[in-house]
Amino acid sequence: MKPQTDTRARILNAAEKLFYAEGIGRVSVDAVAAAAGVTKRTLYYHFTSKDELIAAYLEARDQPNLARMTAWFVAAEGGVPAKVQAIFDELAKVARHPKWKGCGFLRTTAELAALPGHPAVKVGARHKAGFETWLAEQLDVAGLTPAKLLARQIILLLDGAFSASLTHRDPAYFIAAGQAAATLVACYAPKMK
Amino acid sequence: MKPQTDTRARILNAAEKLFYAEGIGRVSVDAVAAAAGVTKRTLYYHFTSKDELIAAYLEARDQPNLARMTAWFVAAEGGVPAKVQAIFDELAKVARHPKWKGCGFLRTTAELAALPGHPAVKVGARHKAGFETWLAEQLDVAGLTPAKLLARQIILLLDGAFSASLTHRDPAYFIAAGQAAATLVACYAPKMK
DNA sequence: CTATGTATACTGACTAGTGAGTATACATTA
DNA sequence: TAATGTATACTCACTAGTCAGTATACATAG
Repeated sequence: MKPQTDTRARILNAAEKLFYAEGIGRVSVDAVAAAAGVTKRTLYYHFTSKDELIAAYLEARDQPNLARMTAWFVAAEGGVPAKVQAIFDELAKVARHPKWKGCGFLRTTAELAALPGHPAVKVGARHKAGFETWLAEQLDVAGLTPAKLLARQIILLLDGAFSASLTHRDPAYFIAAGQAAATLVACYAPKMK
Repeated sequence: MKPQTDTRARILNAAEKLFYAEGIGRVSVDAVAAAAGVTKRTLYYHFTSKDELIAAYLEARDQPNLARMTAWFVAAEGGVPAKVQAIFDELAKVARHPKWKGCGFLRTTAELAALPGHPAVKVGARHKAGFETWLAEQLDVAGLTPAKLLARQIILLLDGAFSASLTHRDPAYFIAAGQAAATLVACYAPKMK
């Protein structure tokens, strides 16, 4: 039904913006409802709890985030090492935006570290695992080995860059991470250049 | 005076435990005071605000954390690459403990991402920068170049391992990060082995 | 050696406001 | 009329921070 879909989408949209901007613990359900232009009761009609809303927020970002990464990868010129580095370079650009506040998945996981069974934590883990799997496939297809280990190490550099760039408010960490990723690829498979 | 020091230390000790275990946003000042066995008013006698208490919590962890890292580095057998890898291996052990919940500095920075000027965020940035500087020196002394870039990339792997291990509740990410660090060192300076 | 003054370290009760979540009722649409 | 969606108006626990006052120690003045 249209009204439902529309209202639900507006709530989710407001939640995404506020949760990412302020952090899930610093945003009240009232604030989300107000930003969406609905009453709190309406929000609770569409989502049974704040925890569910938080999980839905991350779920909604899962595919778009992945799609953006793969788009950068596909669009980049050169071989796979260059394409991997392109992801870091693009993220460095994004991180320059004043509204950038790190990775929403990582930050939510950090906030909910005391609640490992929280639905949002599971969504976050699934998102990160999905990207690692996708990357391993790309490396494997390109003949870069060991694809799985390499993918994991690149993910580590990526998550580290999210954290360090946020800590120091300096996108240069993404550049250094991208260089490290390229170095690792080249080091394991020097022939591929 | 002894009583003051003692009380202040008890409050700080309670804050460290609770803030790390639950996250700064999920722990009330009342809870810290209760855990320390003092009234809230007494807590506010020693700390002017919760924000100051949070900053003091990280400040108190700065030196001990650094000391633990350097101790692992010093105690490890072999050359600098092996010593670097030892830090990751030791962290993997620590991460197996059920009470382990990632890096307190990173988690606090993530929670306070909306407040870049927060005193605790500054303490976190200083802590991470301090470790990066220390590591660069160790690499430089050992003749491993480029020491600064290498140190930064190893820090990125470290922060990534904190994040990914927390996300997946799997210390294996520390092992993979340690291998990546060793690979990078070997790759830049293959002669050093 | 007493009396008064003052700084330190602390307490219980409180305020003003916010938190998540809900009982009930009114509207729209199928 | 029955289901769906939205609103007003609440509950009650909890939040950071404060008020006004107290016990103790240690000064210095008489």
